[in-house]
Amino acid sequence: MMTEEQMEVLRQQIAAYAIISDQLVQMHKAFSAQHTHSGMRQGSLYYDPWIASSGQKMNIRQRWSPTTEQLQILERIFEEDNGTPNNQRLKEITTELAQHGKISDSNVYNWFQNRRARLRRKQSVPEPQKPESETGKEVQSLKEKKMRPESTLSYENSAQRSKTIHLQQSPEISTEMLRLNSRSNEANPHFRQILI
Amino acid sequence: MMTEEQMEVLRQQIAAYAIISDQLVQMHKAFSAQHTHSGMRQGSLYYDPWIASSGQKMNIRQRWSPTTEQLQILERIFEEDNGTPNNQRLKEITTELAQHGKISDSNVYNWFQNRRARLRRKQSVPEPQKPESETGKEVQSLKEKKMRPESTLSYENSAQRSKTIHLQQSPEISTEMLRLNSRSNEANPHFRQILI
DNA sequence: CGAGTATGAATGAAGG
DNA sequence: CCTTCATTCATACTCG
Repeated sequence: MMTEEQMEVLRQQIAAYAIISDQLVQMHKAFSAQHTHSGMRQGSLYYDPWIASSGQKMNIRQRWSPTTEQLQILERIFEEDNGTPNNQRLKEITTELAQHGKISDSNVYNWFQNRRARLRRKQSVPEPQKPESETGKEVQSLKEKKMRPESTLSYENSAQRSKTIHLQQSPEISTEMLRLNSRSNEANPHFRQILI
Repeated sequence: MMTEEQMEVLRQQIAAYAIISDQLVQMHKAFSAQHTHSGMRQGSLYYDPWIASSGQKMNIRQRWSPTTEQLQILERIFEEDNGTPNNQRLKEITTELAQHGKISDSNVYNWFQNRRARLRRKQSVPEPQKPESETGKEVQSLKEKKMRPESTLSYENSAQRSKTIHLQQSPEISTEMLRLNSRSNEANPHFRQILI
């Protein structure tokens, strides 16, 4: 297992990489923004058909996807608040995120819902330390799904620690990297539905 | 302390970011190496001028792949149980499969998830209509897709293929990055999964 | 070797 | 909250 110290290091490392890649994506977006005209780019990276001339077309993309900024903010809030936002809070968050792209509160709601659920799922499997010693011992029956080891969390509260990493990364990154792909390329978080 | 699962999550995150960052660096190098290139082919997805000629490289990002035995077992179970394994069952299966190779329950979980999904898709679309206009950016108004019919037509039209990058990362990271993660090198598992 | 396909994994959303 | 689905991404694998 790891020491708390090592954990901390890992966290920092992640944060560092996260920031870097985020900047990368930012650059990508900036770059693509100033090139929306020239040449055809056969819808690969991001096609933006939603600005379709015919009024309000914007279809095709049906599922919301957070922009990088939004994701960042969401993650931050998730850590800070460390819990389910109530309606009030939810709307605040939505409002804030709306500045960075189209979004609705149900998106935010779902996001938190999923975020929590998946975190829980991951951490709810205390894996035995010796992988191959014997297979039979792995009892671990959580079958009593009624009982959720809610109190067993450790990841979250350790993450609550200050995340100030203060790093500034290299400003000079070529435009080449802009081709870097990632989900975050979805500079266009378009959605369609509203639900409720 | 952390569970093995949590560790796994961390590893995944690190690996993910590490890859992106690596690519970033690689691209940067490639770019600065021959920057005289003026005609930007912004449309084209990518190309990979950075062939890692270096011999050794850490194998980041290896994805699990079932061995033959595992696959057989999985298929058998899939038929027999004919449904979604609950957590209990999932662990049993994982345990069994672990005898034939490295595996984690999330692998199993995903496998069933995908298996079901793909089976479903196959069934619901017996005859896929082929996209005749290859370049046509057909609108394909699926507005009615809003409601979820049991027969979700979703054929694999090859448009919107991935904007892949396909590159192998190299072990070394730019000096910028070294600054960032310098103190964690020893503890750093750059691995998403360390199987094989 | 490079394009196309199979498939493991991630994630937004729906329903209960 | 929990489970499951649909969809998409990324990668390994295969074939021309």
